[in-house]
Amino acid sequence: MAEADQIREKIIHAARERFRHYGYPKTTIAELADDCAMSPGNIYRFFKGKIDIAVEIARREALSAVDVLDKVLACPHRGSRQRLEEVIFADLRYTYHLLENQPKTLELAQIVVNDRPQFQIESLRRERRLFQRILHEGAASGEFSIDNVPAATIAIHAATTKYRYAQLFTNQSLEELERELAQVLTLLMRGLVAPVAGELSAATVIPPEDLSLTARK
Amino acid sequence: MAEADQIREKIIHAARERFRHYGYPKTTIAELADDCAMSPGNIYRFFKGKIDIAVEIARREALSAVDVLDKVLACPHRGSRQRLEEVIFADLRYTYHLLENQPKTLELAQIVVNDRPQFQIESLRRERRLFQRILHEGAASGEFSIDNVPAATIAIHAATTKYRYAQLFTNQSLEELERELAQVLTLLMRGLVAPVAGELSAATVIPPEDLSLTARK
DNA sequence: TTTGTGAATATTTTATTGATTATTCAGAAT
DNA sequence: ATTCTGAATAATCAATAAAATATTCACAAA
Repeated sequence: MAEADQIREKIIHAARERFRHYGYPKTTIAELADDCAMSPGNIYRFFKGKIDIAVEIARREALSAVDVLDKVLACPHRGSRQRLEEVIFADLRYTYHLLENQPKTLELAQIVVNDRPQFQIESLRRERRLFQRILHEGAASGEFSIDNVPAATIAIHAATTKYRYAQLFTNQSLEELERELAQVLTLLMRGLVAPVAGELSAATVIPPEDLSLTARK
Repeated sequence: MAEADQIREKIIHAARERFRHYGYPKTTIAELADDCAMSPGNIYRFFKGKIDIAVEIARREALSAVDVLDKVLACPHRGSRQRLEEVIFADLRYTYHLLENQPKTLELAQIVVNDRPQFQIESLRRERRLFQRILHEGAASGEFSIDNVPAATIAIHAATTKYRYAQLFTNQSLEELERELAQVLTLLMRGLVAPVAGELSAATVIPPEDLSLTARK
């Protein structure tokens, strides 16, 4: 019944606000019930436990992050290499700004992953699928020279690990990270791009940041 | 005076044993003093505080880790590419086994880095210097085609981040990580290796593990 | 029959206190 | 003078008690 779904959404909405503002641990079920004008017990008709509310919110957050990258793919482009590079830069910037502006989102993700390790695995898999689409496309068009697309996808994804939630690894500035990533991509792209008359493929240029994709609030 | 140095070493030795066995937090200054047949107060004539003993031990551990990689460089080799690959594989294996066999070592490192962020920065820098030597060598011999050695070093190092203390990022098996790393290196090497008659450089082969370098005890 | 309540219970978090440990330092030993 | 001690003090940790919170469930309302 759609009625039940609406109530569920109401709970999720209330929880998202409180988690964002006060964090998961400081948010009580009683408060959520209050926000939704219902009793604490009733929450449990819609979610098995408090953590499950967090899981649902994190799941949506992860999906919307992939959506942001997907939008980058929708932009006009000149080739697969450019698409791939722009997605990876967008990933760096999106996750960087997220940690800067919404530290509670990281906290939530860590709590969820701690309880449900599978969550992280699936999030990474979704992201890789996006990468793989681009590689597949580039291989089909002949722009990339790849004999094993899934393996190459995993390699590209692994080699750019540092540029997802970069603040977890380093305290470099975004600008520094961008310059570094450009260097990494220059090397990786020489491994992907089909050679043209024995010439080296060009160095990666840092693409301009599309501020319309930035997570604010 | 060499006398003082000897006492200092005695303290370090006692601390290393206890840290390894019981961990840093469960080791008391009184116990160290006992081990060294001296009073607690006297420890402070040799170290500013308890944490400084840990810093010194971690510093030596980090130096000896680079030494292990250095030994790999001393082995006979057929080229810069092979040297670089073997060092990176050795890094993966060494840090992987370290976390498997000596979890207290990681705990110690985390405690030290938490108090002295500079410690991590310097450890990474030392490792990069090693990489840079190989790249420089390869560029000089013409095997590599690199226009900016320091930048390429940073890129290679960053792209292999996941393969240093890999268990911090994933629960993949060592074998899985090795296969994945080979893929990453295949791509990166195509970015480094000077093209020969327009041909693609070969895929990376996983080098055999040199068990004499493994951290045991 | 479905939706919801709210008091009862189980679990977790927080505060308090006592015990342990790190660090200092006045002075003893060399 | 230099090295070292060990009791005094400051800081931290562990155990416990108290409070808050998550979860359940018998029952009521729709």
